[in-house]
Amino acid sequence: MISSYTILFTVSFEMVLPKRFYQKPTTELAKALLGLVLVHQSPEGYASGIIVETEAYLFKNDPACHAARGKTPRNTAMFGEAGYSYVYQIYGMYYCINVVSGPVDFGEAVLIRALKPLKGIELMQQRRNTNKNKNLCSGPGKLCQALAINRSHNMLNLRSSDLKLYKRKGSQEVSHQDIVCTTRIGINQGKELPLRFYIKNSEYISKP
DNA sequence: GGTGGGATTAGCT
DNA sequence: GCTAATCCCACCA
Repeated sequence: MISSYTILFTVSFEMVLPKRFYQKPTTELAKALLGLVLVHQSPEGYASGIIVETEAYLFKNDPACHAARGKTPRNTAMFGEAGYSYVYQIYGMYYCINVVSGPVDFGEAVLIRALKPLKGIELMQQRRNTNKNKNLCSGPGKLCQALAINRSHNMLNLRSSDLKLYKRKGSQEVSHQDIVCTTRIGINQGKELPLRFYIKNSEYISKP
């Protein structure tokens, strides 16, 4: 009885977003993802966090975008359907996760840069080998480590996989006034473009 | 509190 | 070969 009640409770408070939500322009999606929850239900357990920082990567006039020079084996996911994941390895040892946006073949995506830890904090502490919650998911490589996201999670449907995005029922869209826009972090080209977004006053964003 | 270098590997040129 | 949408730790102040 208790477990079935729990399942109903959980389902009713996790709202998967429709496909069209992801088909909007990439900079719009980058802002719209703020406040949503990213969750990974893995064999080890459940871990989730609220998205507090994102970056948009555009096909046109954005040399930092992996898709800017056309489709390759690595960036194929960016040319696929909106609402799917694009996960790639960086610096030989870390992973970053993006949410594909726009129409098929558009070649754009949103990098998830930081989460506010929500559930499974103990598991995330083990995976990250720290008990400082502000250091669990405050960077794109960190959050993938905390949620155990790796190359096997590339090109997954984020509406129906063990790795999923959802909106907390009753949660409000983050208001325009609470979103800060800056230039992106950790890139050598396209540094001047204002495509990084984060929730104002969040203690869980990454540091440049 | 701030900085400099090392780890480590797939994918591109 | 070289680079990369990063992170961590040792070391200095």
